[in-house]
Amino acid sequence: MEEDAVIKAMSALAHANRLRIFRLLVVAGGAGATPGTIADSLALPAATLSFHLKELLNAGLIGQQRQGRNLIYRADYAQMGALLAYLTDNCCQGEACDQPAALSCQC
Amino acid sequence: MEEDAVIKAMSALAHANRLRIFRLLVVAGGAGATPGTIADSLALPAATLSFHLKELLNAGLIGQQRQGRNLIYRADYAQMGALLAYLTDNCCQGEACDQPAALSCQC
DNA sequence: GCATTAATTCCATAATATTCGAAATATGGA
DNA sequence: TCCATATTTCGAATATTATGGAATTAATGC
Repeated sequence: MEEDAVIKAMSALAHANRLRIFRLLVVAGGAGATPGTIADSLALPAATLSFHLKELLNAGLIGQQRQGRNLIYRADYAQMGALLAYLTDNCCQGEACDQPAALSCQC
Repeated sequence: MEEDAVIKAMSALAHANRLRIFRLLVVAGGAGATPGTIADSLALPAATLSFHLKELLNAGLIGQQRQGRNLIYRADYAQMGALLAYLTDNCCQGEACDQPAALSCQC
């Protein structure tokens, strides 16, 4: 993952509304969610939600698929994994370090 | 980790200079680094570097320790791990998901 | 074609973050 | 005490980002 992409992804997640949207999609899994249901869950005006979904999309953290009148958004787990990996890459100059990463999931 | 703390941490990492500073400290490991050497490595004016170090400190991602005339900054690996864990927590509603996290280190 | 539902784009306003020179503070040694 | 080195704080200009109502685009069925 390139530095630019990492910064885009971090910026995308550095906002309460977007973090909540992303977490909602991470928890939702393969089924994803539509803007309508997300707006209901998080009590966001449609225009505001749309702005944030575009940011997350642009950052590559989520994907979009049309299904009739609805759009379905889904978390991009590969991108999330790449982001996490970037932070720890080359940690401690490769020396052994033994604090557990404590990831609750292997998505 | 609380949502507020996650947002602070993400905001801190959502900037090229801070991401570079943090990565430098992650790679440096327990030895850490002083503002002087960081400024040299990244070609940053002292005032600018200081501003960013304060942000990272405030976000809990790094620690500070005085040693004579120098300050030593170090990555906080526990906080980094907690941040990574927050993103994946409750992923896919707990269903099995098998894409590897691809973390290169267990700090 | 027209009405209906779903979602996005436009736009003006408001709020927040970034930069870095110059001045201030802290430490240790002569 | 006084000087040199290390680092931070101040401050003011600049740039970026977020909000949400109203208008617009897209898809479906009658």
